[in-house]
Amino acid sequence: MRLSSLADYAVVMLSAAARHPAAARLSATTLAEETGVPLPTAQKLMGRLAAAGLLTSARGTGGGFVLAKGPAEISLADIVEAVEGPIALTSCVEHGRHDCTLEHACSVRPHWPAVNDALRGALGGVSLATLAGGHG
Amino acid sequence: MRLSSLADYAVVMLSAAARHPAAARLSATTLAEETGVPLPTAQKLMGRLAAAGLLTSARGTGGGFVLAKGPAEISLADIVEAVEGPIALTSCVEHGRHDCTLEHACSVRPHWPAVNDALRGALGGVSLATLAGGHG
DNA sequence: CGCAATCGGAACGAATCAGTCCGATTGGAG
DNA sequence: CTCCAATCGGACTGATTCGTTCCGATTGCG
Repeated sequence: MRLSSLADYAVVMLSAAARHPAAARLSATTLAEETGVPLPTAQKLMGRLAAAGLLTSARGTGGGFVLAKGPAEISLADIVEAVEGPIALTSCVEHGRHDCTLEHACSVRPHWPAVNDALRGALGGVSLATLAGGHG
Repeated sequence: MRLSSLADYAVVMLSAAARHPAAARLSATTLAEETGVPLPTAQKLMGRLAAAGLLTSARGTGGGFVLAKGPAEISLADIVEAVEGPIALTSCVEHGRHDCTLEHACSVRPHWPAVNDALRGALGGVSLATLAGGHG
């Protein structure tokens, strides 16, 4: 029940990005220096966040990343899903995945979706704007 | 943001145990057969749950495990913590742990405890009695 | 047209996790 | 009282995933 380091770093980096002017081009190098995250790791993360649609990427000299949406529109759940994949407590909540051999007689399976939604709601209620707010 | 397989199994096994009479002695072998969890893994889990205080263990012939509390008194959070350790999204929420080198200037750190509590609350709201209920 | 800067994907190493096995302890039978 | 069977408890091994690092592809500027 712990967040991966990558997801943790992603939150910190996006929070730092949210403090810059909305349309500013942030390079991975800049954010790495501001946050203290190792540069190669920062590059990997930014790429993954861009692939998820949270950032728009621009290549070449003077390129960089820009937040695709406003800080209030991005939630913790979005960031976590972008880095770690879909939020699914168990494998049986992802439709199409049936690794569990007990599913036909599993009494707890019907309850997982509700728990999963509750957890996702808790993370979805926290916006990037709140996190970037600092004291609080 | 996924539960470990061990924690998943633990929930299934405790749910199965909750369906038995309150004071019945359940051996790891019995529960393993009922749930389909591999026996050695089941043994490891039961031991860990007993160490956490959710079960009381009795050794020797005719021994086994008994729920230390009523099914309504055991929550998902308890089970997860017993198997995976304390629920801490990031390392900086565990007091005494200071692996993060940025903590002094981290703007998101003040917000983690609230998020952590929200998440723990979501898991704490689901009791073992609910999970054992079956259809729901 | 050449160069510098930046993003994107691929390869390596480490840590954790899942699974398995064997020893320690307890209760009952002879 | 002694021996045996049954069960819990901890230690070891293999595999998967995570985290990090490095190198190539692409773009804009001089």
